[in-house]
Amino acid sequence: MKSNQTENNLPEPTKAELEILQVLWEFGPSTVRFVNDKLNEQREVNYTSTLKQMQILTEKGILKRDESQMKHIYIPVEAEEKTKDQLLDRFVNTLYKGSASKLMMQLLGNEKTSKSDIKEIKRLLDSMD
Amino acid sequence: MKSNQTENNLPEPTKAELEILQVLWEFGPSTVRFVNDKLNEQREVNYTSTLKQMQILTEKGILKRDESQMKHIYIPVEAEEKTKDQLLDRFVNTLYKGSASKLMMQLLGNEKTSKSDIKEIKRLLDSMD
DNA sequence: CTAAAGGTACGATAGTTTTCGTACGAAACA
DNA sequence: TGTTTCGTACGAAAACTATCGTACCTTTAG
Repeated sequence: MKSNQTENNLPEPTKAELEILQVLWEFGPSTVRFVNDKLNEQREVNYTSTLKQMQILTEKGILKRDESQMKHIYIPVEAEEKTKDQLLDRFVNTLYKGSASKLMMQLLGNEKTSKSDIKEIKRLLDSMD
Repeated sequence: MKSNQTENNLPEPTKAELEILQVLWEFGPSTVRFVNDKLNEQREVNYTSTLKQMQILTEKGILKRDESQMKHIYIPVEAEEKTKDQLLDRFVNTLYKGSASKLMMQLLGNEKTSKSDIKEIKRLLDSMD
């Protein structure tokens, strides 16, 4: 058996799980119905599939839920930023041997990064010291 | 059947596949034996497992190979930077709605990003215009 | 010439993730 | 009150990924 845990001791979310987290991050605590509707704006998913995923997410401790009503309300256990930090960390370690600046350079060399993005970043950097 | 293709029309590499790509990126075109030895410096993998993965990678069009010798030489079809660009793109789109500056900010707010990283980035930005 | 070493091919198994069907309870409503 | 609608629970199939055993071919050493 593999454990696949982050430093935080929470298993890292899979792809499908991440989709669900995004909805919860964007819209706050929600019912399965709501999340499923949101997902279906992008692709077809069966309601029970989403339900199952959210139950699994809860088993894993990534979500918790309020069961006081019949319509359970699901809530991410960790804050969006924290989870993203972990994923980002993993990403940097995997692809850039942990060098944030390497990743940055890749990003800056990428035509997808807009002028306004770059200005924004400069401003941020200047305000850092 | 799902296709899971990048904009480049190449399927995205899985985790185990990425490990192999990293070796090829670092050391250049290599035999299975060489790649397998490198992998085994980090974790135990059976030779035929690595072979199989590299064959799959070839089927997928991510690697090509020179079969003129008995010891086949495997070569990444796309350059390291290009592949990483795609993965990075995916990552940014998935987690940051495509905003590079959001990702940067996350990275900068992360204690993992060192002072020297930040200096490096500033220098890069200044030299950009 | 033969055995051993080392290569590829590939099916099968195991493990993981994703999806869905079915069961069944609670609420809404005609 | 019965039936339809909407919810949860959950097993199991389907899809994808990873690992390995076995077969078999080529090269090399003796």
